[in-house]
Amino acid sequence: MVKPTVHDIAKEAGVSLATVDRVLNARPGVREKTIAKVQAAVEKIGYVRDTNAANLARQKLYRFAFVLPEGPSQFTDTVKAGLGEVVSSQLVDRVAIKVLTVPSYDPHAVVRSLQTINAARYDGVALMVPETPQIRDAISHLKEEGLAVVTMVSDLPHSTRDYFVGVNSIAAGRTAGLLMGRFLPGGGEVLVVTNSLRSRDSLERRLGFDAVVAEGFPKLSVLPTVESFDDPARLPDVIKDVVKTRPNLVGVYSMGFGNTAVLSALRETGRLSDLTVIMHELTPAVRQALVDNEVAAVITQNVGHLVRSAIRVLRGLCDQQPIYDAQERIRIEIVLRENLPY
Amino acid sequence: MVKPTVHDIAKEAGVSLATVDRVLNARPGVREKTIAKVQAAVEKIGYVRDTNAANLARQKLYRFAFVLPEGPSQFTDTVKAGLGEVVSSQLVDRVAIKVLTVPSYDPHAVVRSLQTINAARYDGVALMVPETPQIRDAISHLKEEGLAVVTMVSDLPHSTRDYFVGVNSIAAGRTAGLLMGRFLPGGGEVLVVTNSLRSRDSLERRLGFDAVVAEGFPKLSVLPTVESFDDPARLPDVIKDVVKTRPNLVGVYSMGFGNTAVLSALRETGRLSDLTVIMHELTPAVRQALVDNEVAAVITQNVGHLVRSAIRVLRGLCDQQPIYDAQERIRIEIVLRENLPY
DNA sequence: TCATAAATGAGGTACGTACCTCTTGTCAAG
DNA sequence: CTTGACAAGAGGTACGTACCTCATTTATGA
Repeated sequence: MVKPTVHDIAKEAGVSLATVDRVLNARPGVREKTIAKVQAAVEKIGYVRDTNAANLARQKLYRFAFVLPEGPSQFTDTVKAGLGEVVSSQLVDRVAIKVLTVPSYDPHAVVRSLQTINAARYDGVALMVPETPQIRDAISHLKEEGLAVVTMVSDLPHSTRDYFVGVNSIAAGRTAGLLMGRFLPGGGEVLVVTNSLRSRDSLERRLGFDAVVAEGFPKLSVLPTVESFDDPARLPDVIKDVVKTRPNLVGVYSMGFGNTAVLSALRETGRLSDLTVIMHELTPAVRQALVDNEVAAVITQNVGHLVRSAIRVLRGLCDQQPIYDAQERIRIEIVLRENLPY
Repeated sequence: MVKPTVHDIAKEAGVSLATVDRVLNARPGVREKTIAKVQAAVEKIGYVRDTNAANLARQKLYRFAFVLPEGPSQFTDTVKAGLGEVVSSQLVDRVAIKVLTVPSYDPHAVVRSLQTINAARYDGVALMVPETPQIRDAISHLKEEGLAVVTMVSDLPHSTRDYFVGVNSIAAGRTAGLLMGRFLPGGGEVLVVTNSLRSRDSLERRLGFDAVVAEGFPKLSVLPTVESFDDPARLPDVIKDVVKTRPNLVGVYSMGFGNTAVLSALRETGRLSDLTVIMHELTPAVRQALVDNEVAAVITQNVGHLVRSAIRVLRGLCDQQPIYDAQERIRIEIVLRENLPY
């Protein structure tokens, strides 16, 4: 009762090894009838391809480019770290990964960077970029070149990308809204801070947040979004102003960019300890704030999963294999002070 | 710049392939100096063992037994499903897994079952069993036979088991306590329900829960634990009684066994919608209750991770390889209505 | 019925590692 | 100077799959 091999299939189906190989690897030159015969044999003896041997034999190298926003973002750093770990730890093998950083606030620069990517040097691309028409065009171009394209974290649904890897931002916003409402049954005003609502995920988070609060927590009123527009220096004054002029402010929802700046601004107002703060993305600064009881909860996604999923999907696309959506779904994680991962 | 192989090490270190092999696989017959030379070469050229080739070459099969509690437990069912998935999906290969179910309430039966496990048929065992002296002895016996032994979900810290795979129950209890406190800033009485405090994880959850409530939420008072002692029929009456006689009851913390019974008992009291309910383990019934807004939050652990981790650890133990604790740490997940995994 | 193309067979090599045997070299104790 | 133990080299086979070439069979259409 050992594990059956291709030889066993050949014997069972009464064909040669070469034919079995052709069927298994979907190569041409086999009659329909013979294909069926081989597949029946596979079913019957329960053959499963030995991926170790297969990977060893097919000395293929997948060359993927990861396009990430540049600049001092702790979240992006985490993603880069995750990528580095994945590559070094051999958890995913036969992949060569090149990280390209682009100034995400400058769509033209992003496009220029995407234009340097071509089929001669890469088999696939993972993108963490904003949503603009130019970038959508650049993605179309990449697809025409024959590259596999996935978007990460923030999607570009109306582009020709093959797949999106990341959490449902609306659900993430809804989760934040639910937590905020549950934490503040007495009601009051909630401030929402983000980098820019031009970024799709921010917008969707806000939508989800508002929807849940409106449905379930009428005592809570959500103030208009404060945007930093990629300039963290802009935030402190606005935040301080809101905190000062709004005595009923009870909560702050920071949607994930410039969390460090948001935190220090809040600290300066001296009212941080009275506020229920919920943030996105578990970066080092946010983690510390959680430990210090400054932040009530963090909504995050596991970057390790994110990165591995992107790689799996890219590989699947290159091999024209089906993608199991269920396996690629990234969880919306809730982190409190007491369940901080080590 | 291709991936270096053992041949490259041999060339770099100026030794033969056989010697490199001896060093890499820690076989005897190599001088200290030579070992150092080879290791230096490995470092220098950045060699990493090709696990595909290694696994292919070493045609070893790991035979593991999983001992799980029998009976109609939704949680156990989930674990079994996870095991089935792992085995079938080839995510972990070269492992043959046999599931043994035991009546966990009968330590003697558990011991008898463990006695059927021997080194001739298995290389390792994963146990999900209660903590009794007899079972500890049985574990010692398994270790003497030379088997790798890991405990899952609930630990037996004073046994000779090699490793524990699961969450820190105290932290899980603390997380539940923190959520309960945050959800109920007005204070009131909280009922705690469990199967039995004889089970180590239940006891620790309770400890963690109480600690956080005492530290941070003085307005909350935790009532004595209600135990079902493996008899779900016992619960309804007690629960109904408490709910009836305690007008200040605001929350219920169910620590993970018989959640279905707890839920239906609470439903019958008609006060479920006024209560903040927190439960452990995301089973189908609990999931539905979450969707229906009957349960506020669920603390759970990813059984997929749990099972894969157990297998990884068992394999590492068989190979006498170091175990990376950080990788094997199971997260304490918080699930609300809005971040339910699909 | 034969030419031609398509389908299949036979047999090989390669991937990188594990593990085996047999041989040669080295060095020190007797 | 031998003996023996140990270190190291040389060279092999095996794992299961991918992919290649070349020969041969079978089917198809004129």
